[in-house]
Amino acid sequence: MAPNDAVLAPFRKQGHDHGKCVRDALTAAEQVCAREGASLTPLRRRVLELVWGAHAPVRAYDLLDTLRGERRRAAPPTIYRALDFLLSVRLIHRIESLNAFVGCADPKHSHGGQFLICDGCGAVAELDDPTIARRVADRARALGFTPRRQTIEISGRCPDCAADG
Amino acid sequence: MAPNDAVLAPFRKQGHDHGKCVRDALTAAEQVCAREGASLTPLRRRVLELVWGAHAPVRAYDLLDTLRGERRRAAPPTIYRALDFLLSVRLIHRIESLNAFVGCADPKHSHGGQFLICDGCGAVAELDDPTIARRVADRARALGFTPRRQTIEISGRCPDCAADG
DNA sequence: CTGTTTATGTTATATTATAACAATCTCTGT
DNA sequence: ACAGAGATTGTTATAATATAACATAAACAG
Repeated sequence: MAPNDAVLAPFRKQGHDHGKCVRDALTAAEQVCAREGASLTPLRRRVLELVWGAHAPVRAYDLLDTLRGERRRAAPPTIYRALDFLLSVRLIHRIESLNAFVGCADPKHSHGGQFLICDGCGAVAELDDPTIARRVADRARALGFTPRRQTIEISGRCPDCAADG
Repeated sequence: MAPNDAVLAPFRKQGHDHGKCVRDALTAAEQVCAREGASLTPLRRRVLELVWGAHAPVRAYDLLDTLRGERRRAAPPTIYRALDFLLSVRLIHRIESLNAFVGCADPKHSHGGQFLICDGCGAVAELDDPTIARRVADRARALGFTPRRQTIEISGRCPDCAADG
């Protein structure tokens, strides 16, 4: 097994500096958008902040509820457009098995991402193990298939929840 | 790369004997249910037949529309319950990235399954490469995570569609 | 044949997502 | 500054996916 540099975002300890995670993510986002000529408007920036705020996958309508507290005219398209933008510049990932969204732990480098999702507490860890990604892609190509996007999501129990039922 | 015994269901050629696929699947389903003491009622059997009928992922409401032609009182719960049953005995898989369902190519053996999904024609191939499954599970366990279920879906272009845009 | 469990019917509603068009903002060239 | 073009957001409506809750009926165990 390769070393753990494949771990982009581990499960977080209870008392980690959450605010710092969010600030770092926003700083990285500014840089990514500047580099790509994408426009990180206040709305988009705020939605990204809300996504990171949870440090777990967040559903679109939960974001919408929060956003409505501060922006009365927010409607579903408001959120979905912001999410679409953030997906397009890869600042967030969509967790297909939850219909929810998480901040991308390493937006500066393109990657598919592999997600460990805890059934107990909802926490998510993001991996990027190139061995897995490559093996999957090789398998696909061996069948004449041209891979474009990988969705790899593992549900189970995080270390903290493994002890419980 | 290991040989192709990891391929449970390849992409199908145009003129393959589709009816035989469906009949074989229903036969296998009878056996699996008999073995597990699960009750494959006419309704559940019919829904499984409809899922296999398409030989591609089918959405719940498409199944419902079809079913309504022959069973007037069918409603969303009718379909969702049948699908839940079929999932529980692993006769079908849910494709998370499409909100759709496909017949399981090898219901007699428990497996997570890896899916190649063509953006062009919607066809799906099902793999079960133990190397991938094991590597993913090992990675998870190395982080103290207890894996329960793997969702691995690769979208791209099947051999027939790769030539096109 | 009777109570219990399993399966299905039925109505209503929750959740997730997009279509379509209007208004506003931003940026560019002049 | 101003006009035009393109991008972003507002607004209303609705589509698509899924489940809750309770009623009825079928299967089957004692």
